[in-house]
Amino acid sequence: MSRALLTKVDDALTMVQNQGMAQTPRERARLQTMDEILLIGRRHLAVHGAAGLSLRAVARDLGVVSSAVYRYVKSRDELLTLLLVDAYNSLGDAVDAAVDKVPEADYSGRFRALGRAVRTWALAEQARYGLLFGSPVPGYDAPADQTTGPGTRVIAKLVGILEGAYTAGIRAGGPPAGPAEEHAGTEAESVPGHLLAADFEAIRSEWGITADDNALARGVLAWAAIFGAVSFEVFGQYGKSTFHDPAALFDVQLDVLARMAGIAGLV
Amino acid sequence: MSRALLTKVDDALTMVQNQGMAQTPRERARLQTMDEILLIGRRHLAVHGAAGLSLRAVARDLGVVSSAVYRYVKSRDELLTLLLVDAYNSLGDAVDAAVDKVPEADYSGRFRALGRAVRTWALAEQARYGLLFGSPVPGYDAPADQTTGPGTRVIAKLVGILEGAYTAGIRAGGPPAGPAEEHAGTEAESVPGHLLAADFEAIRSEWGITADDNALARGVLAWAAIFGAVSFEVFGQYGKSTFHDPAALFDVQLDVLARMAGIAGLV
DNA sequence: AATTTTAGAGAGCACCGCTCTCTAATTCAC
DNA sequence: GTGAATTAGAGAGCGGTGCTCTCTAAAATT
Repeated sequence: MSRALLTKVDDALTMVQNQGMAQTPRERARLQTMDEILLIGRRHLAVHGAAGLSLRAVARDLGVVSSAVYRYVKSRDELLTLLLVDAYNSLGDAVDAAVDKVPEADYSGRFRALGRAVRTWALAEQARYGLLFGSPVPGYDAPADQTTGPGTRVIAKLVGILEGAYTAGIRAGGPPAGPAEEHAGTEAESVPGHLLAADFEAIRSEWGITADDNALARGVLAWAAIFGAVSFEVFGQYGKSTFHDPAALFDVQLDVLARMAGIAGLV
Repeated sequence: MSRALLTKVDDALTMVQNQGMAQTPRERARLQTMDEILLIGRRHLAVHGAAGLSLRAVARDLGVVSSAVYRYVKSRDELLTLLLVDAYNSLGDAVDAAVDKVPEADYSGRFRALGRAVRTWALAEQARYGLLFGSPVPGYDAPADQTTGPGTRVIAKLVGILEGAYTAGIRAGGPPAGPAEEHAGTEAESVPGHLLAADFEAIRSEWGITADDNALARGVLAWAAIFGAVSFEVFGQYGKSTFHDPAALFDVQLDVLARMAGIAGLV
């Protein structure tokens, strides 16, 4: 899916979404203007990046004087928050759709689908991806009450996959299962540190899951690694001509990660 | 090491660096002003972030009218490039120092030292880290001729560690060494795809190394995973109160990565 | 000593976020 | 239907930004 196509899908979704309940003509007009602002904002974000998002430019595109947009949006930061939530949901939708196409018992398949969906979305929506996972916009911190929900959709999906594999009895490789000569002795593979163990316990109770510390640690690492690899590609850390088939590289990385995280059940 | 301390070390280094060859008094003054601009820029970067870096503010701090700084720096982007190179070298110095403290044959120890050094530097220099590994500043792309050198110091160090472990005969876990029942059959563990194989071959010849495709793929993944984990922590993706001892979490992740990348020789 | 180079000042241009006031249109209450 | 209240938008203005241009004064060169 191309960048343009993905954005168009989002636009259509936004339109349909907000057009539902329309009472008075004024409210209808307001919602429509609101949608248009979001749409223009999305376009500006894609072209000029988060730091280059300008309310004045949005106003120009809207065909309105700059102060008028403040009737709809309190500040530039509020527009940024709207676009942030919007982007999180767009990514979440893409990931959900991709993962749900794979049978529930095919954990590694679902894991790979998740990873590929993240990468595809990120490459198609580089500026939005940068807004979500890049350097934080200086002087702006997202209001947690609005962003944590949409912002945790991907990790929630990943947790579901990991927990599914865990309860199915699939375990990560590593020292217990790996070559013995490299890990003789008293090494404690189970996660060390009281604080960390407590944190994992809190995660288990919060998410209602049973995966042990080792599985959780590897899951968190897989999560971070996926976004690390995607960020490297999107943000250009690999250099211009190092990898000519980054999709293939990413697939290999997903394979390794699936085994590392202990979800290589069905292959 | 605290943030302030690290920056102070950098400042001192810059001073010493550029103070060396001083011919005429005018040149001496010019170098000194240049240093001061870099120093102020670094401070502004730390406080206001890359997008908030303002030449006018630098001029104010320098005690000079805004147009005057253009005698020293062609544009805001050029100052950004200077700070970019500066930051890459600061990170490179930190990593080199940390890794070189560990015996050359202790590959996993050196790997862990590299990871910890990256994380420590990133946490101490969040804005500079964001400049290097966050979303690209919109409308600015770094001139490759100035930045690729300093920008590849960390991966160069990592390549050295990986190749050392490889030539020492240490191999990654995974299907050949891992549990057999999960990977029966005809799976090709060696990296698939002609393009990817060619890229790895190019990497071998460019870096003068011998590690096979599997080792290279895992090395690249380890590289991306380290920065993914650090970015998650620095950019706040984990949330505020999920992990109370992130250093311990990161150490566990480094352990897993070291085994994944096949450098768990001496433990 | 005369000339050239250079650092800095200052004004100005177009942009930015945001606030304030004013006008005109729409909606609501009666 | 008419008067009151609400609302959308216009416009001016504040202080900030990057950057260019011209001018002055000091320093270095000849």
